[in-house]
Amino acid sequence: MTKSQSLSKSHTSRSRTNDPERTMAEILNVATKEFADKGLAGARIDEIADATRTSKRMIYYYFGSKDGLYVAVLEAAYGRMRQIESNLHLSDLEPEDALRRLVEFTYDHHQSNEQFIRLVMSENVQRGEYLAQSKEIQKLNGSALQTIQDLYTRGVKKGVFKKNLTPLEIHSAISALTFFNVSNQHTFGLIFKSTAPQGKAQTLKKSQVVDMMVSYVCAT
Amino acid sequence: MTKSQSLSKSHTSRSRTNDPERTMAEILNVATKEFADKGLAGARIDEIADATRTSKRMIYYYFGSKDGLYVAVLEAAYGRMRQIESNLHLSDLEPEDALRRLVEFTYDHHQSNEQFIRLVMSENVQRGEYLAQSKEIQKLNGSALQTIQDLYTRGVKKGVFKKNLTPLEIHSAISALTFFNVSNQHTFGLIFKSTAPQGKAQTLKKSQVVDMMVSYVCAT
DNA sequence: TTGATAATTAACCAACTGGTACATTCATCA
DNA sequence: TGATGAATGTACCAGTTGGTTAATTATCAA
Repeated sequence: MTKSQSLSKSHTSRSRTNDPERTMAEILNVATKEFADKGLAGARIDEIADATRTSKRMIYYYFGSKDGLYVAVLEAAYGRMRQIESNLHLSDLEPEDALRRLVEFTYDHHQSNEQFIRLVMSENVQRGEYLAQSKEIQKLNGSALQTIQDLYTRGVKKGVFKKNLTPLEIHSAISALTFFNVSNQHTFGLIFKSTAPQGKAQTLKKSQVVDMMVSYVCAT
Repeated sequence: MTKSQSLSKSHTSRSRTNDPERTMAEILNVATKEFADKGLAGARIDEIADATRTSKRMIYYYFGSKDGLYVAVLEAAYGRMRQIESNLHLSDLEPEDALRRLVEFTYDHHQSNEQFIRLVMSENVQRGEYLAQSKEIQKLNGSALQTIQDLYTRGVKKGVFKKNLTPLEIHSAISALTFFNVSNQHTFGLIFKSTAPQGKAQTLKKSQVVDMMVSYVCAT
């Protein structure tokens, strides 16, 4: 309330600012929260609009429909994800350290991006129907697997990694172990609450996930 | 159209059969499919009613509200789950074999009960808000952990299992590795489809999950 | 300055959706 | 057999919700 205009909401033909980029960005931002919070079916266009400085009409102006907005939200979220992932520098490290680092990073990353995880959950409830509509997203498959491929090949050459694993399999295992803890925390917490007194309802701690992956990938 | 009464829909006071149990069971059955398919917010009471031999009125008569029906569906699904789980006989097997058996069972079980998995996903999207309402379900926490506890203690005593693991941690890891494959199959399949040509989009095969758990739990 | 187009607002709407009122029929037991 | 409560069907409703219509204002190139 510091210096905001005192008549921001009075509607006797106040002056208006056109700022399409800000409008779009704000809609996308609010919609991301809403869809992550309630899922596609549970989210309400009116609530999204109300949480915005602009109106419902603008949502349809820029995104066409509720579904269109949802797809845009998915695209933006996955895009952000890819960008963050690409910032790791694993080629400097020894294979085993690189693996550790990768798992730790993924763990922390999932832990601190619940919003993204909830969007992915929601989209899986819809059977990937909307992600499939996005042409943008189909491109970003390779990068994560390529990183693992490099790391793994180095480890095998060096003799410290088990042979005959696929990058996809390794990635899949890491994802499963780190994703599940966030995605299923609520039902898991409820069912095992009496037996799981440790703080923050975190059942699989980071070091355990790392150990698991290391003991699986490393040669015995 | 074979032998169904030609006036099945004519409403000039046709005879009626009262069968409350069958009515309730059918509602619960259809509702389970619908909620698993669309989630709580996406499911439609009218559609559930239409897929039933009875009417919408009966849903409210027996279950009070949409939420009430949803909770009943959750309870029934979890109940069924517990019953199936309790049918394993692991105490006859050597610890390592018992672990293998448990992981295989859980894997198959999740793989063939997508409906249950989708309900759990949906409930996690709701942050466990409805599962928390069920007093029934809170009871069934112990059994799964007790099974693992027994198995693990035997393994440690025998010297084949690593020390200082908790049953919850083991259960959590097994769940994560088996659940994720089903729950996230769609987004995962979309993003890695070009690189994952194997059939049924199954990224983590059963034997790999078993190996992973064994290599983690067993002493080196 | 002007005129065309892009951005924005406010009011409106038809369809949907969870839920209910009310009348009616079945089952059971005295 | 009759009456009482449980079970059921039909029609209906009010609030919600995604989406739209039409008019208005900003912006900027010519």
